[in-house]
Amino acid sequence: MRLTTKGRYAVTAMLDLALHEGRGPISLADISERQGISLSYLEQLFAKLRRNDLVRSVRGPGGGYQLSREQGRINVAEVIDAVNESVDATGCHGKGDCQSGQTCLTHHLWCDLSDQIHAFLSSISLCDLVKRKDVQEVALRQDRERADQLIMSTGEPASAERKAAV
Amino acid sequence: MRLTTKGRYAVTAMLDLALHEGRGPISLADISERQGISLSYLEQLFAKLRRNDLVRSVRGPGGGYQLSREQGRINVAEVIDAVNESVDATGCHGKGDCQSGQTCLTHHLWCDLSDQIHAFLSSISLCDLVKRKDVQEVALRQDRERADQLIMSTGEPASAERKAAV
DNA sequence: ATTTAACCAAGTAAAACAGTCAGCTAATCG
DNA sequence: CGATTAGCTGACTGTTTTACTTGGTTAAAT
Repeated sequence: MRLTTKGRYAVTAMLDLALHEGRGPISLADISERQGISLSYLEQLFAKLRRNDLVRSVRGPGGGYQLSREQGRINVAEVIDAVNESVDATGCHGKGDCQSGQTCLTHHLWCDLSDQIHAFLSSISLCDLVKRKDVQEVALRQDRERADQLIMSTGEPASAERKAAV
Repeated sequence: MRLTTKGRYAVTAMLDLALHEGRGPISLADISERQGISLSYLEQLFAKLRRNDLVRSVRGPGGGYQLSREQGRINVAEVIDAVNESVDATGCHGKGDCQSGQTCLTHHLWCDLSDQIHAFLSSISLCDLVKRKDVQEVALRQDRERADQLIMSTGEPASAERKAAV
């Protein structure tokens, strides 16, 4: 099993989408700046998220991505699965042919661990995360930083966007 | 976080040691054959296990490795930690400086997951595993296979070892 | 017609994984 | 004693994965 930046990025990006839902499609460029993730890397991750029917895309100006289901019906486990191909702790993908066709000494232990992790992660929906205090605090900080960035780069028109961010 | 062959091998080898405890030190060559793990790879893993004070070594003929504590006082989490440096799901090693010094959107989620996994794995001791029925069945099969191998390779003197294996 | 932003393919540096190879040292046994 | 056993060590190798870049194409809005 592996849980690396890839899976973490995917969940972070999906949560960003959930947090800013309602303002229409969110562009990957926005997510990239808010979350500090490379744009082209996000594109690769979202290709997989789209193939797994977790997001819908809108092309052209003003386009971006939207959750394909309501927040309460998307859990963390399926997001990680989508980019990482399974949160499985066994080496045999649960088949039990770990040691030349037979099951190895510790096979059942890894099965139990996999079940444990999967149960935990699939019990948490994006909606649950959005409601968490620590998430809301970070989101608020990020939105403020993003607004300041826009003021720095462009001269005045950022004030309109600042309002939108609040 | 990563849970790969490395950590699985380490736990499997430690469990093999626990299962055959009492017959004096167990050589890595024995573990290698029973568990189907490369001998020199085992040597690398056991160097780490020894540095982390999980096993003691005896050199010379009839030598091998022994658990450095009783089975009930060695848990799966510390074995994996020893070879893998931590069962941590965060990217910042729990520090919270994931996004350019600040905590990222999903930091607390990964902390929770790490806690969950660690709690599960550290609640299981080698003694617990030895007592499990599925473990005992696999161990019995492996001991029989090993005895048959010895009969195949040497001519007759294996019968003495066969007795020892039962 | 131009801009926006999704989409796609290929390539890359660095790391980790899984394992090999060669040689060393300490202990035992004949 | 000297041969054997088995732990110990370092360096090295092929492969895969990670995280990311480059350089495009296509669809939709202005």
